[in-house]
Amino acid sequence: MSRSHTDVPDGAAEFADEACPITEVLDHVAGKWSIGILVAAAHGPIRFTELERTVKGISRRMLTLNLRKLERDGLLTRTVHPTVPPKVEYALTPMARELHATLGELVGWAERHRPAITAARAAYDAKPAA
Amino acid sequence: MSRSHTDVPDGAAEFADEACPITEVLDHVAGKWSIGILVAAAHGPIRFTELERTVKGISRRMLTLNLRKLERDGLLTRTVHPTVPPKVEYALTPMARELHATLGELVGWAERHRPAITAARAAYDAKPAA
DNA sequence: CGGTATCCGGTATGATACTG
DNA sequence: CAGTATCATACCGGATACCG
Repeated sequence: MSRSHTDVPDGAAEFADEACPITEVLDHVAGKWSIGILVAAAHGPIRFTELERTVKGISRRMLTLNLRKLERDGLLTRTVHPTVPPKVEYALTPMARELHATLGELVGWAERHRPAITAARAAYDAKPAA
Repeated sequence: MSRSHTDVPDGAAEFADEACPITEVLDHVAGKWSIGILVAAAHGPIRFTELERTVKGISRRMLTLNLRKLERDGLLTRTVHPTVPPKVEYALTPMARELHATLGELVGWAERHRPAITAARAAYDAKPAA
């Protein structure tokens, strides 16, 4: 995204300057699966297959990609146990744990307003031309 | 996100089932431009062109689409002033203002850890095979 | 078990042009 | 000013198959 780093009016603005890099970061946690993975891993180290089952709906491919992305961003640690049946565990980093708390609020907001949002959509769709 | 309305059992589990609706909601604010638009509008009613300039980087098309989506979700109100030069103002709904506060924390987190994330990426990219 | 590789469609986004 | 219409494209993400 990129709201750039150019000028910033005064009103709603100084957002742009700081938002650019911020959004870049946010986009990583804003992905379709990122939050789900983060939450799933919040309870402690979790294995690949576990994640696959927990974040039900995610494909192996997407799980891997997101896991790599989160790992790269320093939100998850990937620990490979050189055992016979491969065992890889993913765990949140301290930084991610902080995020998790904030995410909890976001989720709380979503839960609180889900009915309202659903209603708003219905209303909006009901009178498109009205 | 996840634990919806129940509490999280012990594992990371029944997350999937209940997360669905939550994710659906979150996905709307998690879009590439949603947060930017929301923040830009947080300072008060803002006009289309203003948004176009503030959320710099966004195309007119995406602005419109996101604006509609946010309006449909009941996060933004669209007020058309029947003046000669069309004037349309977008403002946050109370529900969105609440979200804004939470978003602020998310942004705060992003700001606090941006350096760490950047460093993590650099480190990750530096020793891929190491 | 834990991935990686490939094929493929749907959507998000960008660029451009036109309109009320 | 505030969109809408259209076109082309990049990438997301699912399904499937193969590998260490």
